[in-house]
Amino acid sequence: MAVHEREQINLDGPNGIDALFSKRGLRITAPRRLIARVLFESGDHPDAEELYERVKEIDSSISIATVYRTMKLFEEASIVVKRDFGDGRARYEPQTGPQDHHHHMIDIETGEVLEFYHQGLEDLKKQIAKDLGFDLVDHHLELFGVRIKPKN
Amino acid sequence: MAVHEREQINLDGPNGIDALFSKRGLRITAPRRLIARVLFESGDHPDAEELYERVKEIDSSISIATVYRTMKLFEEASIVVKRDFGDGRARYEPQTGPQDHHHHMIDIETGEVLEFYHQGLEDLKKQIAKDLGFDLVDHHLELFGVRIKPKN
DNA sequence: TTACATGCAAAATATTTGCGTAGGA
DNA sequence: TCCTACGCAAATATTTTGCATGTAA
Repeated sequence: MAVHEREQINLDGPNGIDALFSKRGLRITAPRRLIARVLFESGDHPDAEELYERVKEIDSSISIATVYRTMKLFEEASIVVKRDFGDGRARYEPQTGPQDHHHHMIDIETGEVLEFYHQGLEDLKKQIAKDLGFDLVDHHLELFGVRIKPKN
Repeated sequence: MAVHEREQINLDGPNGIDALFSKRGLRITAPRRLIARVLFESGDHPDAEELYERVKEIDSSISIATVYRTMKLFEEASIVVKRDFGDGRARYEPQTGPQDHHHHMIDIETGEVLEFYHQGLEDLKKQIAKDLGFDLVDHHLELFGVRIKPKN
């Protein structure tokens, strides 16, 4: 088990954002390009408001309605993943690959979020679902904890 | 691993709701008693609105603000647990015991929710948190899936 | 050209809060 | 009696939507 490092996608070039949009049948527009770029270059999990602030610094004409609409669109196209860390707002992160199903360890003292991946956990969840009579389509796991203090 | 059966608490008598309130230092009021009773007798995961509707049928004078305030109070007193099934509303269920940490398998076609418990999963999550340098305080796991169709 | 995307503001949804009154300890 | 809880309505926070206009294909 290792802390998960988010795969960095090359946003330009032949496998860049425009190509991704085309592949998913999405119309290429300036707002969508910019919103995707800002989110893909973020290393964290911004909510709609935070994403909107970051985007607005580059193009102040973009509205928050477009951010929400674009997130919903990207989610349906499997370009972004919506997360819920229990604070009443949806947060977003790039979806870098279909098998890249990581989870989150949240420090309840600092709010810090670590991403991790654990194959045994993936296998176990699939097995549990199967035992219950289900094919697993999606799953959410968040761990909340406090850092173990090093002994002096 | 087994489907989890929710422990049914005796709401009256010496270990009933009033005793629970006293034990947690909560003032005993008619609205709190009723809201607790209705939630503890529900076998599902009502959101605030649903809980309010059920309570209103018994005492129509109760307001939804009290339902929200009471849920927050009960949550802090570890009497109820707040759940998030990803539909933008908080849902509530009784907390029947400190070690009674079950999870949810959600049928994305029907909305049906199965509760389950799996000791191996509990152990694995604790171990993962420890490996990441954390003491696990809480965790949320929801599985989303579709029923495996029986072969004809 | 034509359908779809966007900005803006209003609406919808979920939850919280101020205030005056009611009620439990 | 006194402090806290309650009901009500207004406020807040988050997300969605109608409509007129702009823009990609």
